[in-house]
Amino acid sequence: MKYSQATDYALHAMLYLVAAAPDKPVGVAVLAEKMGVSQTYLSKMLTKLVKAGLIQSVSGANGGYRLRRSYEDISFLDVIHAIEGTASMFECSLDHGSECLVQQVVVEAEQQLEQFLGNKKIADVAKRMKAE
Amino acid sequence: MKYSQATDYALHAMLYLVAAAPDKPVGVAVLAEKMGVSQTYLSKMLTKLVKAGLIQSVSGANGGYRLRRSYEDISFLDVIHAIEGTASMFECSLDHGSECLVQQVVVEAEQQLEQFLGNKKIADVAKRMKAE
DNA sequence: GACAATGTACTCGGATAAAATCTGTCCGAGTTTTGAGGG
DNA sequence: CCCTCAAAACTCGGACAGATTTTATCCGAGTACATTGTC
Repeated sequence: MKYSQATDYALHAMLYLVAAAPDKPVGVAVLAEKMGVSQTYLSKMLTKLVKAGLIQSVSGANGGYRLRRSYEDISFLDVIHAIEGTASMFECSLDHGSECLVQQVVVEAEQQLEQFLGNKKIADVAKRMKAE
Repeated sequence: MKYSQATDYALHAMLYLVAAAPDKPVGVAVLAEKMGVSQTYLSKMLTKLVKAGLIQSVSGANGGYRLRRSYEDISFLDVIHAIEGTASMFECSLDHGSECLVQQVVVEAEQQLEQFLGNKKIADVAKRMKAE
């Protein structure tokens, strides 16, 4: 069980957007070069972030991707959910009468994890990055 | 990001072993039928559990899989690690000077998750299962 | 009745393969800015 | 100077493809117990 590289890319892209320019749109080409990653693949991740409502896309010349107004509230969990989906990380495939104890334990663990990641804001980490 | 079905199978198999027979070996066929799962695939998971030292295999007639002595200490995390491996769930693929803030956050979250799952013992859940 | 040979019930582990997912590329279509040309 | 039209710079999104992982299946080999057969 691993987070995909796509999540990695998306988190870093968000971090860059928050740290760099809250208002001016940044093109995929710039982001991709900054991160050393393929443009076309990165754009897929950004599209997902747009659909999740975390950023906005500005088309046309001088276009690119821009943060939405409420960017300060965006958490790691938001980005992860946008990329990986919101499905539970555990789904019991057996049919032992409605309730599965194994599932209960793992889901409880997952909720704890999500609470932690939901409290970690991208903006906070970005500030720490600037300070260094 | 999801735990694989293999983990699901392994956890349930362990639960069954703990709940049923601490001393007598249980054959794959019995376990597989109990869980409604292919024998051959399940045996692969059990092999991993053996290699991880969580259970023992007894070959020959009346053979099967049996718990090791210290079965009361086995946690969910032990089983998960045996099946999924112990690699971190996040590995930053960028090369921005040794330390990655994104990675730090996610790894911290992971450690919390592992602590939770490490404290959940299979035996405890098995008892709850019997009680119902 | 004892002991060896054979059969049977198991696990073990490698080879194989179908299906899903991840990662990435390519390209055409739409959209906005920039720039050039003609009146 | 102004308006129009074309070019350029972007994102958007679908189609495609290679690599990897997951989820299996099959089968031969090895091992322990049970049974049979022979002396």
